[in-house]
Amino acid sequence: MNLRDLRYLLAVAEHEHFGRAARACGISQPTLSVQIRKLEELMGVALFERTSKTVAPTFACQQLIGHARAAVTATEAILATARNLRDPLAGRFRLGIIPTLAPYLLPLVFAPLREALPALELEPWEDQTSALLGRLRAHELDAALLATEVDGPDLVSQPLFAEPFLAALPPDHPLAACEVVAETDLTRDMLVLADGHCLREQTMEACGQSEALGGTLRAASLPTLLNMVAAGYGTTLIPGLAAGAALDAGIVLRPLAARAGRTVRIAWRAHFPRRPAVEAVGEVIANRLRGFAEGAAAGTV
Amino acid sequence: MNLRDLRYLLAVAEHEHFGRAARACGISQPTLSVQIRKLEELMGVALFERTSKTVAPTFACQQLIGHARAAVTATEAILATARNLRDPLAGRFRLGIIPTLAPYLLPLVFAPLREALPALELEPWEDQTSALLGRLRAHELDAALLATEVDGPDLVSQPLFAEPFLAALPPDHPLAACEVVAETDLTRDMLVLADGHCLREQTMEACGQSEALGGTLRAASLPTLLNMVAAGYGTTLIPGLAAGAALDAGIVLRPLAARAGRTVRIAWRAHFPRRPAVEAVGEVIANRLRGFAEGAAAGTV
DNA sequence: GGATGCGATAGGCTTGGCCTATGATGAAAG
DNA sequence: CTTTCATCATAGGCCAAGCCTATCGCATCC
Repeated sequence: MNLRDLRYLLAVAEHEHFGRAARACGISQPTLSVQIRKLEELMGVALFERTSKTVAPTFACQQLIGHARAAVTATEAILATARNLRDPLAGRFRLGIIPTLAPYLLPLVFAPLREALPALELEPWEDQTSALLGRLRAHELDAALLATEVDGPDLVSQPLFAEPFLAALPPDHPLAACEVVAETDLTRDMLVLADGHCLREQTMEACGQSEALGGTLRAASLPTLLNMVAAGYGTTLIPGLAAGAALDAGIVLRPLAARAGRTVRIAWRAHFPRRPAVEAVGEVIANRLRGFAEGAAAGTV
Repeated sequence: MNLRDLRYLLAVAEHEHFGRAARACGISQPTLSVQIRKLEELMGVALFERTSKTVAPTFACQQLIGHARAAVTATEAILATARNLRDPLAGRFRLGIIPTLAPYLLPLVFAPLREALPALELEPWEDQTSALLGRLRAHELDAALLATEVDGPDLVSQPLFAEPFLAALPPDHPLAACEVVAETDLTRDMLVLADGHCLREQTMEACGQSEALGGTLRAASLPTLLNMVAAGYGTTLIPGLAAGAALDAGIVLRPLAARAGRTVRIAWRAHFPRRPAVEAVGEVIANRLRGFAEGAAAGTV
C-alpha cells in the first residue's frame, strides 16, 4: 500500500466523483480508477458503490477513512517538521564547555551568538574534558569547547583563540612587587585544581613541575582556588578570561615571562552532519576573542 | 514520500545498522542506503550520522520518528480493519422492514438469521415503504423487506415468500359463520390503515374498493386496527403472519375465497457491493417461511 | 599488512504508475 | 425512440523508481 493511494482514497471519498477527485490529485481519471480498484483488491473490500451518476463510500470505506487521514496527516507532519529542521543553523545545539572556561567565556559570547545565530538554541553543558569527550562520542553533545587537543579519528577540532595564563598572587606576596613573573618562580608555593581539570596539568607543565604541592589543598573549582590564593595559601596560574573574577577576589595578577597559556578549541565528531553550525559557533567565539591574547598577556586586562 | 521509506527509516533507526535493517525489511543493503539517502535529500536534513562502525539517528531524525511511526501504524490499522471488513457476510447490515410485517416476521427469522449468519450484525429499521425506499437510495439502509414491487433502475428486488390475507371479523359478525369469506363481502364495513401503509391500498384493491369507509377511523398501526375490529367497529384484511396477534385480540379469522395476498420481497440498490449478504438474508427468510402460504391460506394457522 | 566488516556507488533489470484513446452504461433530451 | 452526454472502466504503451548483484572506499582488528 502506498501513501499516494490513501490520498486518492480520501479524494474520491471527499468529492464522490472520480473525475473531480482525479483533477484534485493532479492525475487522470483512468489512473485514479485503476488505483482505487487496486486498493479495493488489496483490501478485499469494495470501497465505493459506483453508478453512472453517483459514487458513494461504502461502510467499510468510512471505517478506513479515519485511519487513512491519520496516516496522511502524519506524513504531512513529517514534511513540516523536516522543513523546520532543515536549517543547520537552527534548532538545538548542545555545547559542552570546561568549567575553567564556561563562567568567564559564556558572558562574553552569549550576546554575539544570539545575534549572529538567532535560530540556534544553544544548550551549554559544563563538565570536565573527559566527560565532555565521552558525551560527544555518545552523541549527547554536538560540540565542545576544550583547552586540549583531541585524540582519535572520530573527533576533530579547530583552535578558536589563545588564552594566556596570568600569575595569581596574594596581595602581600613577595612576587607582587615584580612587573613580570617568571613561571618557574611560582613553583615554590603553587596551588592547583583537583584531578580532572585540564588547567591543573597545564599549570604544572607551564611551571616545570611534575608533582603538585600544597598537600591536600586541591581546589575543586577555579573560584575556590582564587579564594585560596586571596587568603594567602599560595600562588597559581589562572586563565586570562578569569582575570576579572580574580581581581574581584582581591588577587594580584602579573603577566608571565614565558607567556604560558592555552589554546581554546572547539571539538566535534568528524561525521557530525551539522558542521555549518559548529563552524558558525566557532567563528563567532573566535571573532569575539580576537586580540584578547595580546591585551591579556601584556597588561592584565 | 513513500510509506515504504518510512518503514526503512524506522528500521535503520531501530537497528542502527544498515545491513541488519535491510535484512529486517527484506531488501538488500545498497537499496536501503539509496532509499535513506533519497529520504534525506527530500527532507533536506541528515537523518543518520554514519561512520564505518556506527549509525546514529540525528536529532532531526528523532523528531521525525514519532510521526513516521504514527503513519506506519495508521496504515497497519487500515489493513487490519480491512481484514475484519473483508467478509461480506459479516458486519453491520441495516435492514428496513415495513410496519405491517416487522413485528410478526422478525420473531420468526431472528434465530435462523443468527444461526446462519452469526457474524452479521442485523440492524432492523421499521418504517413505511416510501421512507424505506428513500433511506435505501440514500445509502442509509443496505436492504429492505417490502410488500410491493420497486420501481426505478437503481433498485432491484427479489420475492421471498407469498403472504395470504385473511378476513378479520368481530366474533359476532354475520360472516363469522362462514367457512370462507369472499373478499367483496367485506366491502360494506371494512376498516383500513392510515395513509402510507402499503397494506391499506392492497386491502382495498383486494376487495375491489377504491374509497375507504369508516369515516375518520383510519388506524395508525396494525395492532390498533386489530383492536378496532375486535371492538366491533368493522372488518378488515390482515396479513397472514399477523394471524396469531389477531386471534390473541379476540378476532375471528377466515380464509378468503379468491386467496388475496401479498408478496414479501427484499429490495436493495442494484450496485450494492455486499450482494452476498442480501442474498443470504433473503434465503434464510424464504426458507423459514417456505410453505407458510399454503398453511395460512387454507386453515388460518 | 592482510583480512574483515560496513556503508556507498555503479549498472542493469523489472515493476508499477501514468498517460491517451476507447469502450460500456445509464440517464437525459430531442 | 433515438441521440447525446456524462461517467467510470479498460487497453496499450511509456517512463521513472525501486531493486538486485558486483564492486569500491574506508576503517578496524588480528
